Amino acid sequence: MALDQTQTTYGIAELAREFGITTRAIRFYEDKGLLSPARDGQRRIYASRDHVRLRLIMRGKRLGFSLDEIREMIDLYDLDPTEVSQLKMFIDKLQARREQLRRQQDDIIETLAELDQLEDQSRGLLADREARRKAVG
Amino acid sequence: MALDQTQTTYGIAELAREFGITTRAIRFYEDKGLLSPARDGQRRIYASRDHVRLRLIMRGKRLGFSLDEIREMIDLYDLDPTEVSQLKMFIDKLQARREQLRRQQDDIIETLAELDQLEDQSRGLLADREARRKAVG
DNA sequence: GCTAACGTTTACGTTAACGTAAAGCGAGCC
DNA sequence: GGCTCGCTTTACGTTAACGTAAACGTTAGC
Repeated sequence: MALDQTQTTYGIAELAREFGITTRAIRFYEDKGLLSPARDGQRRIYASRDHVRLRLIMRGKRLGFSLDEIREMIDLYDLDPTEVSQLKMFIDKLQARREQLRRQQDDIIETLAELDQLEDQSRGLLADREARRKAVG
Repeated sequence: MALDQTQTTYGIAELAREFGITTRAIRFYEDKGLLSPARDGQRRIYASRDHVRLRLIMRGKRLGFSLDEIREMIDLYDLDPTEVSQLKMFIDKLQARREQLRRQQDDIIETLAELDQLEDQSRGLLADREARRKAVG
């Protein structure tokens, strides 16, 4: 009875396909300290932990964060809380990120509202055109 | 009784101060077709229209859009709807943006939830530390 | 034993979004 | 008239985030 750990591992190409990016990008993220896969000889072997991290990376990118910012956020996830002072700093960072995200939320809401307005206008114009085409044609 | 148009105009340094960016950036946005100020001789003169555009630009940047994307969005605002086919394309573009923004919203909600969880954990740890400090001290 | 398929390192190239420095112009002031 | 202030153009430099190419190793299949 060996250890039945959910032993999911991934090759680099596999991950690349799944996330729709290149292997080059994945290695680049490793260079930047965002990933640290195990090795089998030279080959990189990614565990589910890396898989999770990649998901976080992609999400961060969709939100427009830089890789440095993304690393900061990811590092927040697996931090061992030894020093109290670090814990406080940690909470402060969380707070800052939260505010940034809230601002983004507000920006999105504003933008969506404006897009709605634009769409209403153009749908009106379109309907108008159609009506005239009928009347004339 | 001259025309009492709200004749607000701005110099480039003025705008730079207000938006917290450099004049270099503002000129750069002009190069990229995001702004097109009037001129007094050589000097650039910005009207309230440009002011609005700059606000849109900054909002776009906070959301992580590229200047090209931002220009696309801004151009949506002052488009004259002559061709019906263009109108339809226009609406399609609106739709695409909207979906992108919605995905961002979802990403933000997820992230905020995770940050909340992290903060709860670390506040717990912090309280624990404080308690022990009291008990021992 | 050759050739794909997949992986590796090393290194130079590219694009976006400005920064920075140089050199010059026009208005106001002392 | 000289100086400073604010603005201008021109142009080269920089950073981030990869792309792309070269040259090589290793497992699988025929």
